[in-house]
Amino acid sequence: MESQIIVTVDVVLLTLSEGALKTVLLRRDNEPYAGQPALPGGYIHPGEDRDALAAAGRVLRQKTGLVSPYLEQLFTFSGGVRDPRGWSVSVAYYALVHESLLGPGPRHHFELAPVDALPDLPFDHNRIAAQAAQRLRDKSGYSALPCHLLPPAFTLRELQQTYELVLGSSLDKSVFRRRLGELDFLEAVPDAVRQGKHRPAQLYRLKPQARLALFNKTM
Amino acid sequence: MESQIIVTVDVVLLTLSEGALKTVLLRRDNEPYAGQPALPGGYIHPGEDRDALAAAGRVLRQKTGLVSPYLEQLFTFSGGVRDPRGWSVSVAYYALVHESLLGPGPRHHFELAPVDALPDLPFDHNRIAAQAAQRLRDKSGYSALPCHLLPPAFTLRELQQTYELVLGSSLDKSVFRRRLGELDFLEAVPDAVRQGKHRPAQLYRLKPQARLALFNKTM
DNA sequence: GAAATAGTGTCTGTAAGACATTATAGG
DNA sequence: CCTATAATGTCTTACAGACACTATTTC
Repeated sequence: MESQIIVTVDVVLLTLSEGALKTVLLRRDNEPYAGQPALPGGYIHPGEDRDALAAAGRVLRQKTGLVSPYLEQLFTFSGGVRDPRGWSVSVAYYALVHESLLGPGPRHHFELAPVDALPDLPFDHNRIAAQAAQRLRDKSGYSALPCHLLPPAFTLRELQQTYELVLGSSLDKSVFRRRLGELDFLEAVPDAVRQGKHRPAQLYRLKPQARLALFNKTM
Repeated sequence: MESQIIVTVDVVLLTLSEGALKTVLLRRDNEPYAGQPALPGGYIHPGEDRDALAAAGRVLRQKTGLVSPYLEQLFTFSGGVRDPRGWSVSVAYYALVHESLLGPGPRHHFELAPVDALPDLPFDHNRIAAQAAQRLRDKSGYSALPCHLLPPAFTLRELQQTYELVLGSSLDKSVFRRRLGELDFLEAVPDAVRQGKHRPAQLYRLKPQARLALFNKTM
């Protein structure tokens, strides 16, 4: 029969924690692989979900309690062998949040694992997570994407450190700030500074519409 | 019920013809929208298709007779309103071919329409085609993608003209060739030149493995 | 005022862009 | 030998990268 295809969404929820890129894993409630840690995922509910993006948002909300961070379609994984229940399609998304959104203290329903050293996950979740990390790293090379790994307001130093962690290389402060100035997707938060042990730093936030500013490409 | 979801693939088959980017449209055999021009598409066959990519290749082969040109996943479109039959998921792909692959003379089963002036298409096929064209144009800015719009062997001038058509801007010959030299994804075809009215030009082809060379990005 | 971080300025080498020159074919 | 295209070379300027310097806070 044509339409006995399993249709799900999976979400790779990424954050920076302890200086590394990590992803949220949940212990599965249901078979298959019940009890094992896996990416948050679930069936699309045709009666409830407007589209797959909405389904991903709902799954994330129901399973982790988080509401609509940055959420973007990653890739669609499919085939006859990736799910023991049968031929399946999973529309995968990736989300970026600041660690503080995950709540303080010990995790309740979920755990964080470094994307570069994940345990063996069910289905093709290792592939999905690896591809999400790759996408984030690629896109961070030419866009403002890493901003979404920070809280709503942040200092330029924090932003630079975020880029450095994601890209895995160090950047020159002066060059970095020149770029930001040219692109004009940040605005200073009026009268807001971060206090530290020394000179306070101006806080910045993303400009309202500029959710994904792009840098210059060549050719 | 959860799983009464329609699962299809659609293919945006792009080519350069008469100096413009065009896409292949087919008259639909079946309802809904039977008889109307639309993107090549069809159900996934779980018993037959290894995954959605294979399904896209099969659909393309069965409906246009073309075998495996450049074929890449574009985006997955989904929702309750895009298909009158019900909640649906379409995994969309885009393919690039040289016009000569489409066969000479008047088209038999299909027609070519400019992506920038498409008629009203069924489903959300206008959105899908627009997104495919956008992806090609974006990626052409920093990759070797436009090579796949040419025949297997081509001159540097033809390659430059292809880039110019896709990008919609003119490029400097000297700069263009410097870039190609740095990236090293082309090789000269030995003893092969294109004869014209004047000095013959060396023919080039993609190096075996280098299907998608990337240019430099910043940050 | 010492130390540390924030923020800006200056210099230099490299490479992009614009243009010129040489090379090779046909008429 | 003229013209058209192929292919390569030269020059100038803009900018990336490296580094220095100034500013502002705490202790």
